[in-house]
Amino acid sequence: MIEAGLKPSVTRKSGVALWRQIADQMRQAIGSGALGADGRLPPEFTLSQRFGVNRHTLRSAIAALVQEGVLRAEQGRGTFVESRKRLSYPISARTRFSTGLRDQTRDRRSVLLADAVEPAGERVAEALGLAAGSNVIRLETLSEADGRPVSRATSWFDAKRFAGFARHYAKTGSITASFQKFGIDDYFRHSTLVSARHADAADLTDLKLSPGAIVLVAIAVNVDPKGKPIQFAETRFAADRVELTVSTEA
Amino acid sequence: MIEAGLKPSVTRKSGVALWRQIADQMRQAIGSGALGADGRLPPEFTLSQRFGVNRHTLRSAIAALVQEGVLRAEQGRGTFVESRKRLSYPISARTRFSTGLRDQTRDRRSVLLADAVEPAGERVAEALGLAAGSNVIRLETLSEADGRPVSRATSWFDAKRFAGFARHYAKTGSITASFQKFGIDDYFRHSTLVSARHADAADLTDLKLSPGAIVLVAIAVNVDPKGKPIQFAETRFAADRVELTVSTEA
DNA sequence: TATATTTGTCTATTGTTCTATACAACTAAA
DNA sequence: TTTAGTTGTATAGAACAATAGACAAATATA
Repeated sequence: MIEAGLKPSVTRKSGVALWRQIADQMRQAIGSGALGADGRLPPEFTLSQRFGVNRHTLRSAIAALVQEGVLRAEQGRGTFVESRKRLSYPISARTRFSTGLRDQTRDRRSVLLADAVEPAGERVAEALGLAAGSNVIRLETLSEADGRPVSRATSWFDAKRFAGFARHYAKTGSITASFQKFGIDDYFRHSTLVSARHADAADLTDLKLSPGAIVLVAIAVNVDPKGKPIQFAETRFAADRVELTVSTEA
Repeated sequence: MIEAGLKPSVTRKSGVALWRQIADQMRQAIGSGALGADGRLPPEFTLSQRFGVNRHTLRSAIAALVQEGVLRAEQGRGTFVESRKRLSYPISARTRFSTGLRDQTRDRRSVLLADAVEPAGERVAEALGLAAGSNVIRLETLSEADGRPVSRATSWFDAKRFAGFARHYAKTGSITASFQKFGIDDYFRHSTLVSARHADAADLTDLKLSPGAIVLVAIAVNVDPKGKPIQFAETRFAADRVELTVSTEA
């Protein structure tokens, strides 16, 4: 919410533990400044009464947020806000990872986790405009900003046209730079499908998230200046660290 | 995932009950056609092994989805898919609620839950280009498709320019139609900020979600043909029923 | 230094979730 | 009619979540 002042409420017997519901609400309230605006949280007992639960239950919620790096607890002093601001990731015709975040972070880095050549699945083949079963290159990559994982992507490329793409990417850590090796000086974001879901086990480890965390999923097609698809990608963003900006200027 | 023939994975000790995690994943998989594409689910025992849990745990997940109306179980026969579709909500310069979903649903409806005139908060004032503290109209609306809640929006309008907007909206259930009453025959989506979070208590009830559910949050500014902001809105979409499509054609 | 405030740890009890096993009830097909 | 396959029900124990009360340890302040 925008105006939101903390309106704490939890649901019992819902399949979601109270401490997790509370942790989720607190993370949100902290992000919007409704809680701990002065950098310090109210005492545990006060908060536990506000949420209508036992102090221990509230402590579990705090423990989870400490684990995430959102809070820091100091015995005898209190509990303090550690959190950092959410990054804003722009989606437009000229979407690129590094340039979009240029003004928001000091240090950006992309790492190649794995790569493979494999026959294209139905959906990949269709998106890239290839015959079903054609060979494609699959890249598993992780992007970090200021030392924190931001996104985890799986990309596919035509194996014939872009043979050796993984090698270039491993060296440069940049999709844009790798495309240039193949004579593509410019490319465009054709379409993006945005959804959200709970992070799966693999994303939890790669993005260093805690269970129950949310990922924003962007499924995108990039095309060369002639309009031919050159990259199909599914990117998972840690929803508590990133938001997507869509500019639709005419 | 994309190729996904369902990559089931559950996290233990996460504060989210296994049956709820499984229900969430199954709802998603059903929506994307990765599960029950033929209208029928694999037997409970098979599914329970796929998720690595006891059959009873899986049955709890199915029970939740039956309760939601996603599945229907028949003793001796099997479990069947009742409603499959996930709506795709387009975001572009000409984003409108009803037209975007025209081909995907039979029945669309928007309801005015509440309205008020109030001084603009900092963020609202800035977005609408008004002086801080100017009066604005706030609309709380709920949109449904085929009888199921799809999105829950909070919108703000300049109270001076759009006096009586709520009355028009209550009658027509359409933002577009209401704008026409004020001589605005066309308008454009200027920018959209997309994020995701756990649904808060209010959204849970309005969108009929279960605790721990995810909402896609779109914060948008609409402008008139002259480029002047006329509407600032925060819309929460049920992430298991909706995905957003961003087309960025040049 | 004393006192109040705050976070950290411990033990115990109760309710919910998950597992395990067995069997009943219903359906479809041999 | 028999058999195999499926969903539905029952019971019991193990693991986890939540409550409760008491006290220790650290910090800030009078």
